[in-house]
Amino acid sequence: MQIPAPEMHDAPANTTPKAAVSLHDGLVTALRDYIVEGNLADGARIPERLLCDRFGISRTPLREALKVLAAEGLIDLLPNRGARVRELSAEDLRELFDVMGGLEALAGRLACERISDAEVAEIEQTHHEMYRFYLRREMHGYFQCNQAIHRMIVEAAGNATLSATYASFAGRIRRVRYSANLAKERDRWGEAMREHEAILDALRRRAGSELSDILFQHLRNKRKAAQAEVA
Amino acid sequence: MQIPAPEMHDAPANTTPKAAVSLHDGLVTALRDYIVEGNLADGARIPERLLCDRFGISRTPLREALKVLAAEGLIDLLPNRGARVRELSAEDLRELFDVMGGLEALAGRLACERISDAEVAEIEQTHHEMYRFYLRREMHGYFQCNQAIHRMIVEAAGNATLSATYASFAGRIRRVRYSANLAKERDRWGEAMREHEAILDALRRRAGSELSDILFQHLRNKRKAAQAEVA
DNA sequence: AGCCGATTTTTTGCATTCATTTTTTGAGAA
DNA sequence: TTCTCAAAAAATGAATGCAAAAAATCGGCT
Repeated sequence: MQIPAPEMHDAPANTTPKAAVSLHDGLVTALRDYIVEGNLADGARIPERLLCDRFGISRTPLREALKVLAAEGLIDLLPNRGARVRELSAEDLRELFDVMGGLEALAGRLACERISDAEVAEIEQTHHEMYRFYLRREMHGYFQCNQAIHRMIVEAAGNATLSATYASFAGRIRRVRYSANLAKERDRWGEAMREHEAILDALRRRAGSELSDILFQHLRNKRKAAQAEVA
Repeated sequence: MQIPAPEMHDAPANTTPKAAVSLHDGLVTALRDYIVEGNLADGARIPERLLCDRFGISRTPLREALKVLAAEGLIDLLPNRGARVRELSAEDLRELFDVMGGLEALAGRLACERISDAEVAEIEQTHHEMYRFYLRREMHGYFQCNQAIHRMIVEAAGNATLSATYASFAGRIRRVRYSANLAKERDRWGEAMREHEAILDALRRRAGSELSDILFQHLRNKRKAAQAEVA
């Protein structure tokens, strides 16, 4: 008797719109979301049985999913000792932010090579929308626009491999991004806005190398804010 | 990581697999090597049973390994239709080279922040060695040194996450690198040497942003050579 | 003869089972 | 009490078994 379907509660506006083509490819994304959303304690042991019950499947497909997530770096898989949610050390965070910075720098460089005026205009529009949120001190809307702009730049790079890699790393720090909230980010709102102005300016001029530098530095500054938050 | 040779039942001549970090995650690396080395026809269907016999294991661990490799992008996993070695289209190759370029650019930038004089000296030494191979037209030695330099820069970045990501992508294009040989690369030997001079110069001056640009462009040129090869 | 559809065979996906390994529990001694 | 050690319980890693889906084979038809 086959299982009807792993009851995956409809994810709330997940930023990864990857269509789960395969049914148990879907399990991987479901499990990933489950972990990213913080349903599992950090570093705690994850008994397979528990997750099996949770998702209504047997251990075989679950273990396959766990192996994949371990390869992604989201969890640790200790031999004979089960799976644990990977704890992100300060060092891990530093590394992840830098890699994200490198990927965004690349995205900016590539985007300058091929972005259309229409796409630039679209980003500009979102930028202005973000500015309005900034003026009104509306944190949430600002954050949404911010994310959208970065995503648009990555998409404008026209490199599916880059997009996938970027999404993967973004997922890994999303947990931290949410928990260590943006309280500190607030202190550098003005700075961040200026940086975004510079980003847009470089993008308009299709100054790839320059944009690359700006984006990396932008992420560096974000990193500093996030690190200050942790401490 | 040990290679579980095609027969792990009788473990007499098992030359100490050494404290393998994980037991049959070694299977993943073994399978990866098996594929990268081209033992499987491109795009050909891969019956699980065949690989099970080949590696002397049952289907369960094999399928786990396949899922991981599929997540890495090395193979395609069609629902109910088995695994296939992923064929790299020209588009895939373009994307991969650009991502590699972005990662190297990042590595260069980070390396400039923290590399020691001793490490620079080590790279310089390898560079000179490479130059001697270049003068003698010894392709193989040149290539080895080349690879070593790039690897040293990545390591000098001091970012384990970056190193792992870089290694993963390097693995994905290795197959192509081997097949589409460096015949064409020969034509731009002089150019490549000049680029490497510039890389070393920027590294000496710790000019991160500049080195970043040079490395990306360097990979771009490599890409052009590789693409010309395919055609 | 060639093409199409049904039946057989193979293969995949998942559940279940088995053997180790690890963890927990409990009894006894210092 | 607490420490140690052994036995029990549970969890993991891997093999096998079974139902569904694909592929292959064979028989029937135009």
